[in-house]
Amino acid sequence: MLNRVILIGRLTRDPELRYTPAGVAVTQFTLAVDRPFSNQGGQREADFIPVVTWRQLAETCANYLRKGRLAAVEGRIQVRNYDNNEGRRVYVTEIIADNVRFLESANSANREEGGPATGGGGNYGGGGSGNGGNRGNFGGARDNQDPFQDDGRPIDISDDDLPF
Amino acid sequence: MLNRVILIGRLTRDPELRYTPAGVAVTQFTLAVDRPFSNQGGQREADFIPVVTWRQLAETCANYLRKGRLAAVEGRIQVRNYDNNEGRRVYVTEIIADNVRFLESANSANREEGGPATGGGGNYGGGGSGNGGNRGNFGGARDNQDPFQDDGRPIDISDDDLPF
Amino acid sequence: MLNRVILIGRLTRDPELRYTPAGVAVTQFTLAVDRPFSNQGGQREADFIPVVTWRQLAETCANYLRKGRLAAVEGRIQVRNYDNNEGRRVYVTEIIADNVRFLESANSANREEGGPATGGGGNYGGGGSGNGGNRGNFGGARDNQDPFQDDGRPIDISDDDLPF
Amino acid sequence: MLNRVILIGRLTRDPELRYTPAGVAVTQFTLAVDRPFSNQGGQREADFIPVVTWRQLAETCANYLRKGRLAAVEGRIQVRNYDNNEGRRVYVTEIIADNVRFLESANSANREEGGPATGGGGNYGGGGSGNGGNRGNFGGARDNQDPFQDDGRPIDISDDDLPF
DNA sequence: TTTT
DNA sequence: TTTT
Repeated sequence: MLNRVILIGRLTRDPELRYTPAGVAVTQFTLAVDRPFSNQGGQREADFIPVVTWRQLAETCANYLRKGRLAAVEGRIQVRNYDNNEGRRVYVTEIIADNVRFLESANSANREEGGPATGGGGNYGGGGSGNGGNRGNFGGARDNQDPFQDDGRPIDISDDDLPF
Repeated sequence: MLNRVILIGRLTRDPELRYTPAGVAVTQFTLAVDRPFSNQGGQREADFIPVVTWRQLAETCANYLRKGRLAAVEGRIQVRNYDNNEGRRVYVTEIIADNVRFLESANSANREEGGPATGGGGNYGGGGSGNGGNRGNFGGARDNQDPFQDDGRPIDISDDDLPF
Repeated sequence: MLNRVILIGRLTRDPELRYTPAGVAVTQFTLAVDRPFSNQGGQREADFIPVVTWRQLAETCANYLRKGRLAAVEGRIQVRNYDNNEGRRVYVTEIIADNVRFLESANSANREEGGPATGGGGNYGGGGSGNGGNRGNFGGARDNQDPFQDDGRPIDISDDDLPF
Repeated sequence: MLNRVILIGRLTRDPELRYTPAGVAVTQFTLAVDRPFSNQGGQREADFIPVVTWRQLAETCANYLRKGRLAAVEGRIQVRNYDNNEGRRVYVTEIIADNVRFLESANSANREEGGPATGGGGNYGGGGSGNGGNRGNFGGARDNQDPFQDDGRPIDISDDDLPF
């Protein structure tokens, strides 16, 4: 009925931009969010929280975010589940972001910086990529029970349609 | 660095109150939170989000919350992971709540209501329960790689200490 | 850069629905939000927080909310200011809501209930109402330095255009 | 019943640290938070939102925050009111913060920086300051109807006790 | 000016 | 699998 999340953390890797078969941009990245206390060993741990953005926001995140950068994310928690190929139900929890703030620009973050990051598949080019290799589903999903979803709404695409 | 979640939803089951070997109360329940849109089939889906509370708040939740009741939860996202007995890393995402509001009292919610709900094990009583049966770990965890954690900080307990 | 507020509280009065000269619906109400502690006299105080909604949400709030009802509000803080007729700058702080949840329906809240509540002026009918009476500005504003604002963006209307 | 605010913005001035007569640290500053849209003239406006912190957090804010720095603030909205010396009731809305994150360190923010900022009065030293001058009440309050409050709970102090 |  |  109400579902709101606000996070501030650092990207663990460059964001990955992909496109659905319908051409909708989707970017995934993970935020490392330090916990507000130390563990028994006196060390600060972090939560690694997957974030998904769609459409224009996805393009912008892919263009401006990089590994190590600080970002604020606003969105909602989404829990997907699917049965993996051992017949076990797997739950994937992600933040579907509707607002992302870049808290460090390229010059304020003094790290090695490449050009815009794109996911392996890049812009949708179709082509029967077969079933080998990493098909790039989020959250470690290995199976086609876990298709891309448009803004959280499932979209009906076959495995062959996938751009990765 | 900042990690804040606010949810309003309904409990999918009665809350489960347990105690760590050190006697710390911990209550787990799942909130069903309706999504703010319909899926392609025109149906409203929900996210099922696991919530964990500790200490006094755990006791209060166990006493006042029941299946079907509406509640507001404030807390932070925590992502735990452990390796299951097939050698696969499993991620468990939960809300560690520090504030819970009961939005329906027993009389305003007209459902069948039992007495206070307690988890199978109840107050820690020791007893070598072996390794059979449901050991009650959260998030569908089946294995002892996923011990209880005190307020998110790992606590060092052996399997035999577990009250379930 | 980021501005997010979530409140749960009760309406201190029926909501007031009005229309801008351009016909845009705007509803104002105040939430009483109990503080999470007692004051020195051992009494629970509340904050009285003004909320503004626009367009469709304004209509829905006017239709479904009533004095005493419990509601959850999501939005952003907006601070307006104007100079009153004593030359003093007055600050008005309101929540511009983009999401309102009705946590009590008409039957779960057992209070005297009238029909849909409308502000004094109702649907915009023009008419030179002069300067007598309650001109209905929010936040106690008395002067025309405080015109209605569309979604927070100022709109250019003269005093004579005001429907109240 | 629930009252949560999260802001990211920049300080409009150096923070002001003061002490209550009981020696409790309290720091006030204002965040400029850009609105997520442009006004009719195509310009981005900002909301100027007063923030209050107490105790250890107050000391830390006074030590590490400066004019122009970016900060994230988590807290609750508090609405105080008092009658000014023209017999008019004045409402003061502030964020009582329980969590502040410094999103820019002294070296990442390239601005003129002085030493730690202290409010005019500094550490409470008594001294009959009479009633002349700026007594430093928050939110433009001019009168002693607006005493400091400890964590939002009113504290019983006379005007003469005030350190400013 | 305030809600349960 | 993880960020500063």
